[in-house]
Amino acid sequence: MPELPEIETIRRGLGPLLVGRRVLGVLVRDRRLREPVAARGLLRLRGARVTGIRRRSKYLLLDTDSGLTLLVHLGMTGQLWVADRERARRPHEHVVIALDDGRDLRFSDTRRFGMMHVVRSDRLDLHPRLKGLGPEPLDGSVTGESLFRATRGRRRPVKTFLMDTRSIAGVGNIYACEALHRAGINPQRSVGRIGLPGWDRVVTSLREVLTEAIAAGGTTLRDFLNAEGEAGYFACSLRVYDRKGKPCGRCGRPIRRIVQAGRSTFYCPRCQH
DNA sequence: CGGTGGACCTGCTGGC
DNA sequence: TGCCAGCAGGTCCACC
Repeated sequence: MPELPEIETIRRGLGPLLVGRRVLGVLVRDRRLREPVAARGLLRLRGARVTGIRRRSKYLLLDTDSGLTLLVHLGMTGQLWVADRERARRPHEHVVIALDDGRDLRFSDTRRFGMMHVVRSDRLDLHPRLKGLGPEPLDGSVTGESLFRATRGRRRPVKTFLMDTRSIAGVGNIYACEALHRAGINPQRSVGRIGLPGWDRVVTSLREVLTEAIAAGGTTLRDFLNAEGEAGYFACSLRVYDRKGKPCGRCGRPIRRIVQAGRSTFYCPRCQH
């Protein structure tokens, strides 16, 4: 489900609802996520006050004043939202964290590819899930120059490079496809054969599409909802993703679907070289 | 290095 | 109408 813009949308929405709140209790209904939920770890959050919410790649990090950070990944279908205690629960609502204002932070996940861990805040950098992540595309550390240098002599297709969180953090299937269409680059192009101007276009397009998607509150195709349970509306701005056979907005030729590394890739064979 | 295929799960859709 | 293959915003691993 969620890529950088969706996670960032949730982060921004959760901030005002969570920061300053104290955790009254934790209920783990079903610990069977991708990595089993350590119920004992979550229980250590009782009494802690939320001090801030950060995002790293597609992970959310809820910091508390007890020196513990709740690390959350939403997988494909995870949802994290705040609701009044009496509000009916969603299907597959696996974890509920009761807050001191009569509301709950709730985690639901149909496919259970998500994860939730409590980690000591001073050891976050060492956590295996965060350790190998590449730079954030929106904080200025990713430049055309840096990607150009990182890819000399390498041969993988640019689409799978963009989706590899070790190259760049937070880019998934939708925004990799969208950025490459905006940059006019064929997703099958070998990274080593993209010159500096090409990488500049990729980085510009990537920043553009991520920023626009955040402004639109993310992309809701099926499951994504923000911290208050509302859909995002960037889906209507997608130019290639999930648009197989539909006309390219730039040249009118039909969008093509191929498979790369087992994932659908959508692109315009006319506009992308 | 990188590519493939499968694993983990559940649910929806489209084509027959 | 009903069934089922195919597919889904992610990640990890084994294997070639």
